[in-house]
Amino acid sequence: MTTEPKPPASPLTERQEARRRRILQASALLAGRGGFDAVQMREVAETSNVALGTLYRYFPSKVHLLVATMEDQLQHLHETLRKRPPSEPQPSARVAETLMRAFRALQREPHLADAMVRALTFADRSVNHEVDTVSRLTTAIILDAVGLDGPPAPAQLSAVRVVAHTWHSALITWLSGRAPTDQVERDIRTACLLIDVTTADPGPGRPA
Amino acid sequence: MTTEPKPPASPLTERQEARRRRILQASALLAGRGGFDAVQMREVAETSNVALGTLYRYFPSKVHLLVATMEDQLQHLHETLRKRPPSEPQPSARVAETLMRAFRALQREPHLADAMVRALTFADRSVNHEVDTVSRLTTAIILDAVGLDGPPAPAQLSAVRVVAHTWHSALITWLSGRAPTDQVERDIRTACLLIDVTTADPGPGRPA
DNA sequence: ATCAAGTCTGTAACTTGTTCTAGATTAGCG
DNA sequence: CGCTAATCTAGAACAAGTTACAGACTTGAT
Repeated sequence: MTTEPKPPASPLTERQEARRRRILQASALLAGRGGFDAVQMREVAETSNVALGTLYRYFPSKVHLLVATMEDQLQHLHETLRKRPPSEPQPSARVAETLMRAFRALQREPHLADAMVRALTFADRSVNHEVDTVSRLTTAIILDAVGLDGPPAPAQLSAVRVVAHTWHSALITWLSGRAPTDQVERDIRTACLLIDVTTADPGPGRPA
Repeated sequence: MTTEPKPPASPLTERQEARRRRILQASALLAGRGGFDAVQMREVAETSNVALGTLYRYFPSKVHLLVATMEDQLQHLHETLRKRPPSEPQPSARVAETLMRAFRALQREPHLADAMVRALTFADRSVNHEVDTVSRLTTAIILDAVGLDGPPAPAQLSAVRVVAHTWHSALITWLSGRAPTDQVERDIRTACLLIDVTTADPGPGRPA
């Protein structure tokens, strides 16, 4: 519980890097097939040609594995977005557009999305470090879309967090089929309004 | 998977009602001790003096059980709030105050909160019906706080959903210790701003 | 009171995440 | 090369959710 081997912080050898990559690949593959439940540790181990014990040395639990998978995917997304940033004039519209792109990407792999998001929200304290990383990545992506000049004000950070919260939670309701895609889109756009509110107006008051 | 016995829809006998109650009580008790992990089905069964098989007849999975527990607790909250509704003038302030009260209640039983919220977000499609019920309850509580005259407009419903999303997701980050209480409070208040925005303003989202 | 159907109990079995262990392999180093 | 520590493998073992089943108990209708 307290002191784990962890994915060795010391630089990985080539073979180790390759193993890690194979594991993440297998994880994404299986998740893509059947979501969270389809990612079975024994099968991940087999698919990536690694012993079960080794899998657990690299990722100390199924949730760790799936959160790491999410980190991996978000990294890709972040790079893609850097290359073709949204062009809308309003900050809120840029954020909304960014999230819509992400949403469309996820719609192509709903099972994978399911596995990653469920793992993320189910994670307990032992995964805090990894979840924080994902959280920072998400925040960075949104902040990029806002496109501020200086450092963000507290109210802006709060708005960004609300957008991220809405993003995760709305995604979950969509993934379990309790909300249609257009409701998810509407809710995300609604949350994005806060970006403008807090960007234009320092305090809570009647917006123009 | 498709057609199960389920908690008998036909009216329960007295003994059955009592069993159901004992089970929910045991669930809340154990959850209050150690959160999600501490709610072990064998132990719930023992504590409520019911055979394991019976427990599963009443609640077809651990998640079903915990979501039902949440429904139970929310019902209490709803009644309490009806008796002493928030008195602030601004709708957003009333919603914020309502959620702050709920937050304080949860802070008194963080483990129970953990179990319920984790179950809720981890629930898959097989629990949709129950999750929907909880979702409607949450929406109703927030709408009560808004205190509308007529039926809510789509934009208002969207705002309410964003508030609910933020509520759940922020709660999770707080429960796993990744956000301090005051950040949760700030974020909830931020989300509540949308209540005013959409109450004053017909709403953006989609053109008309 | 009696019978049939449905429910409950106790218990074992099965599934999948996780841990443990003994022996092979590998990496780094003299 | 030859040694030592770390890593990896295969497989057993364990834990908790879930399912299965045989027999006892209730219930409701006759």
